[in-house]
Amino acid sequence: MEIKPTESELEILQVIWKKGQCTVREVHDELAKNKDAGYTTTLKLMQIMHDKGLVERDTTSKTHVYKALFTMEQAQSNALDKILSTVFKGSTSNLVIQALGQHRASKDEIDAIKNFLNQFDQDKK
Amino acid sequence: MEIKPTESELEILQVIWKKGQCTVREVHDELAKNKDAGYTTTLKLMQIMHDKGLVERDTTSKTHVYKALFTMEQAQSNALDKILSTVFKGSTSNLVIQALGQHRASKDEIDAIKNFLNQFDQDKK
DNA sequence: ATATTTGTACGAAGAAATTCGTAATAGAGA
DNA sequence: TCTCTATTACGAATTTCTTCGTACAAATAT
Repeated sequence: MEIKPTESELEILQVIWKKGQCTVREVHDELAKNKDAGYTTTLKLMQIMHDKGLVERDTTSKTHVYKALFTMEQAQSNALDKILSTVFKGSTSNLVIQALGQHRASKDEIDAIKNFLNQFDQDKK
Repeated sequence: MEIKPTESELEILQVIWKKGQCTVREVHDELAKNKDAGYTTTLKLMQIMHDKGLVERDTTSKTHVYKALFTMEQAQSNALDKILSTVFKGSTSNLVIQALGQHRASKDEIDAIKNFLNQFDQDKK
């Protein structure tokens, strides 16, 4: 199965991932903080996401409860694959260097990455 | 100005970046290797890209020559910003670690990254 | 000179994404 | 019970992306 949420769908998924599960109301209220769209718009999007198989929902009670059918990690992996092939010519190191260069990682972040790299090396040897 | 090429536009831009500048024919022939679309489709897309200000073109001779109006690095930076905010909660280190973990960098790539990190550290001190 | 090839312009159709209005209904509260 | 509110369902309008056919013009070849 292909995981390819649209821009708007990702906004919704972020809220669902954060809370674990959500009603349309919860998602909408969260989105409304930074964006301005009608309630039925959010509802419709979530219904479409359900049609597409991106989320599941519990319709036991009147107010439906939605859950994501894949993890944020899967979405991350997917997003990386996509930009690797479209703008990074498949080069992971380019991507990493670009990410570190442009987006000023903090010292903690750098340390985390170094640790990761060292562990990575050990696994290889 | 916002740089936000679509999927198809990025395919075209890749060819243009690679060659420096391109006619529609050159782009189309390149794309045709892996994809199957009509010549006028490519033409139309490139005209739209021109309308949007993604590319410029020299119309001196009958066959127009297109150039990108931004670099691949800018597109990379943009793509990173986007997925950082949509699926990585803004965490560069998460992104980097995810990229290195899932996409099996080669030893050379790892070394390149280590070098980069070391240099990075020195700059900070 | 005329025919053929190659290129651009442009309109339009189809598909996907986004938005919202309206209707129907279940449940809560008076 | 009756009314009001919150929620879902659904159709439709709008926008953006993608695709292609056709028309016309320029360059090339015969």
